[in-house]
Amino acid sequence: MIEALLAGPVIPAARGLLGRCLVSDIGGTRTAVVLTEVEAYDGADDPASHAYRGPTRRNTSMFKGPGTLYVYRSYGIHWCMNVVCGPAGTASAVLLRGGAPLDGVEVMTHRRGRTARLAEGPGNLTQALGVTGEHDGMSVLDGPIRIEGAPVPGEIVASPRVGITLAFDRPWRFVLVR
DNA sequence: ATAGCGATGTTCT
DNA sequence: GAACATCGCTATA
Repeated sequence: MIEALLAGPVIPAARGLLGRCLVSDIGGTRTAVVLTEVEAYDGADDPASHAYRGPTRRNTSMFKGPGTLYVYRSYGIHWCMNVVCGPAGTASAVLLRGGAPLDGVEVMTHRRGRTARLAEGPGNLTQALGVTGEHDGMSVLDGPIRIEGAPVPGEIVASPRVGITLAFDRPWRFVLVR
């Protein structure tokens, strides 16, 4: 079950999220992707995590229970989304970095203003699905943004995380191949 | 094909 | 004042 997966340690949770369906019901339209790229951030034990230095106004959602959405503004421009893992207060989370379009391709094309690379990259993924700061703190188990179904099979490849300077040697970026 | 750069909210020094 | 879990445009090859 997805609830048990998210309640556990962040690395298995990150791997277990790959290949699952990420669904968005916003503005009366459904858009969905298959998750193909994620990164794990291990709360207080991870120098690269937003929660490393404790709670702030921005990262409040990270300290809530498993399945909580943590949406933050990146570089003042883009929205990035995480799924919180582990018991409340742990502040571990999985950054959703990319997906393969599944439903609502028309809508995603319109929201993105292009037809290629609709949901590749964390900023592009949120834009394609219409996720913004107003979804921060919602649950991925019952809200307008949900994780659904069982994962599609595939090979998982681990590599260093992208775009960070601290603890960049931890191979906590996971990509689903084919 | 690869490199450089601007946009800009939140956090930290 | 500077760094940052980014992206797409522009220039140069």
